[in-house]
Amino acid sequence: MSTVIELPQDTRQRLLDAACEAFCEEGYQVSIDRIAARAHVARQTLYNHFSSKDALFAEVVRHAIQSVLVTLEGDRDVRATLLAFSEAYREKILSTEGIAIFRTLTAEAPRFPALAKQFFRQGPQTTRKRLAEYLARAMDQGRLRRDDPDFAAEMLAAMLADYDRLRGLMNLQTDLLKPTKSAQVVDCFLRAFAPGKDTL
Amino acid sequence: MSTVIELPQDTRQRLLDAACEAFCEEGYQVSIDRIAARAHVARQTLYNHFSSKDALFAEVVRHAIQSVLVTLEGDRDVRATLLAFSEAYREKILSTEGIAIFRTLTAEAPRFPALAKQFFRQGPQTTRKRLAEYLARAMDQGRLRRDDPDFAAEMLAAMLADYDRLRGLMNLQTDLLKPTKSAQVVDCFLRAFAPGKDTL
DNA sequence: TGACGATTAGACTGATAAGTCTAATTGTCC
DNA sequence: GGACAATTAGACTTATCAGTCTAATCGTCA
Repeated sequence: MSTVIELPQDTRQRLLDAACEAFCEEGYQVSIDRIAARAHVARQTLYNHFSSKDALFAEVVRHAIQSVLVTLEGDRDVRATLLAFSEAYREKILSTEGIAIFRTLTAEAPRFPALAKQFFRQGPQTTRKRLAEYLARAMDQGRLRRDDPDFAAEMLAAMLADYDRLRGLMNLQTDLLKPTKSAQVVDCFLRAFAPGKDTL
Repeated sequence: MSTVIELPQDTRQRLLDAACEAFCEEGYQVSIDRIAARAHVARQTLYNHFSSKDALFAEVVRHAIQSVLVTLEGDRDVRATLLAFSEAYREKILSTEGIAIFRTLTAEAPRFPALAKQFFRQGPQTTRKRLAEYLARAMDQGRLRRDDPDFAAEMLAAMLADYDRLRGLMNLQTDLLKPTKSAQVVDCFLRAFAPGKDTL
């Protein structure tokens, strides 16, 4: 509605959406023609918006990174907070899209090292940092045993993701999101980081 | 030295080795010609031994699966046993080859579902099962708190691998094998599964 | 020496795909 | 209506690659 840029923006967004779906479903090797068809757009139009397939891919990844981030709400007790985070985290990274993004990026990381680094920083590393900040506060308040909060955050994220993500990556999608898993993991985590005995 | 089969066997093995390296370094999309060149062999020779690129890939993966397995020596105390396992496990799956196999298989899992399933079963699932059997024994002996041994095994493996593997996959190989990490994780695990308090 | 199986180089086919170019078309704004 | 930008279909170029075929070569064994 603003100026001449209205329709182009729309086309560009349709292209990005189509490309994201296509890259997720078929990997980087999906052809430009298929992406264009998916966006109901001519190949040349795609090249009017993105200079190359690589550029399009990079743009898609940059957008997709945002969608895998989870925030922490720290207003309840520690267990409830971690549980809410855990559920949200697992829902994101174990979703079909989350697995697909992970797979595609993993596969192409050697050819797009800068992109992979950016993903790692803005995705997993940011998540870990946010979680660590919360855990550090809880430690300060004596609600968790004092320990390296970065390490603790890493452990929780690992326990929530590792094995189920592997199952998703290997196409064994049966009950990937078992509803009791988050609670099981959080309780395990809390046992390891319960306050009280400072020595092993 | 035995019969006429001597040289062919040699050639086949050279091909498998070359293919494994090539697939690991460049992914499935590496060309047949490059694999043949790497084995110092003509393209036709490769096709004399393997009916297609897919068949060669499958053969390579089946061989590679073996190399990622770790055994447990249960003759010492729990901490020492788990520590030895953890070091060995991390060394395997965080090695350059381990990461490369993981990456390539992850990328191709949608196109080779049977292969992916086999890998998952004979690799991670077998490792988890072995670990779980050991943990179950330790629980029986009262050396660990009674809990679901499969879950416990999953947690330990996850903590040992997840984040560092991700770093490896995203090409951030800086100090991927920090020597103190295994002990840190094992101690964390032992805190969560220490015997004594059966209630949370 | 002669036979035989393994190997070899390289031509060839058929298919796919990235990216360019062109000429026509559409829609909007004035 | 006319200008202008975005879009379109499709031909075209160039390159790559899996897999086949052939005719020559090599090594070993008898």
